[in-house]
Amino acid sequence: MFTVSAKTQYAIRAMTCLAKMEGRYATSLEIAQAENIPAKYLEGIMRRLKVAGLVDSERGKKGGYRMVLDPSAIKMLDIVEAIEGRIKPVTCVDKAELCSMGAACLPRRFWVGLKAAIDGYLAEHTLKDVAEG
Amino acid sequence: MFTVSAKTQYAIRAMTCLAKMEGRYATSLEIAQAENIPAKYLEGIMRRLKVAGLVDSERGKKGGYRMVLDPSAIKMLDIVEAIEGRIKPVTCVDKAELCSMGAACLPRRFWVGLKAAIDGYLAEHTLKDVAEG
DNA sequence: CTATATTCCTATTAAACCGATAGGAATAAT
DNA sequence: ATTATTCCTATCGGTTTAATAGGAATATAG
Ligand code: FES
Ligand code: FES
Repeated sequence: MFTVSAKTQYAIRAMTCLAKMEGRYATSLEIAQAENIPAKYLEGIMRRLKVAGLVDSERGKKGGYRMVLDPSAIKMLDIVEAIEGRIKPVTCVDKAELCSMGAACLPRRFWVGLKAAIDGYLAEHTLKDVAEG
Repeated sequence: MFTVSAKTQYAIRAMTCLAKMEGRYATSLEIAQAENIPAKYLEGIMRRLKVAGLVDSERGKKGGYRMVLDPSAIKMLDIVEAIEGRIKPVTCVDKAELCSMGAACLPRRFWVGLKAAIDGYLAEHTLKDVAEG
């Protein structure tokens, strides 16, 4: 339970890889080979990281992806949310009106608290922390 | 991401329902109707809760399930683990030898910490807390 | 002893999700 | 023009999940 998808694990490995490049471009293929990730699959992942503003990209020859932020400024939560979207232990944490039991839904506070605990942990660790172990 | 399965949510609702019964027996069907859970599906869930020692059961007429512990003594982690087994954000948190990157696996500490954060939250909230909101 | 109500067990189904692949369009350098 | 890359969409096979089905074991009631 609460397993982290391969996609997210790949994203984290790719980001640690890019972090070592200190702003230089690396292609999707290079990262895939360095980190042992299916190349074509990684393409989609890198695109999501870009949409989230965590990396920058350039097309064509000499293109690739590069890190635009300092690894210490990238929260692990940023990476996770870039890939998976907002964390929702149950669908109703965002929309109380979905609660089958109405406004008096008892477990709701519990789930909201769980989300806060997970978000909290992920937000207080940066890519730099993880890349350095 | 980190979504809680329907099975676990059902289990929690069923436990809060039983908690209100103060030790009296309730049948699987009664709980299902009270909590709006597919009856036949709930049977398997109740059985797991029993195996975990969280409830007691009696077969035949007048049978059913009953709470044997004080709700304040039941950690939410107990319920979650009864249904889902140990929480593992990544498979290698339990077995470091599985780490694709060997002993020097950098993200490992991060995942172990995440598990600790989730387990911690779930262990410091009891069924009583949740049942009362 | 029979009928009934329940837990208990196993198998099966339908749908959703996930990891991965395929094929190509757009774009930039050579 | 050729080549190398990001970008986009579709699809496939496998796994998981929610739910159902059917019945064996067991206890109570009459
Ligand atoms: S119904 Fe899920 S928190 Fe209310
Ligand atoms: S390979 Fe997963 S934590 Fe090491």
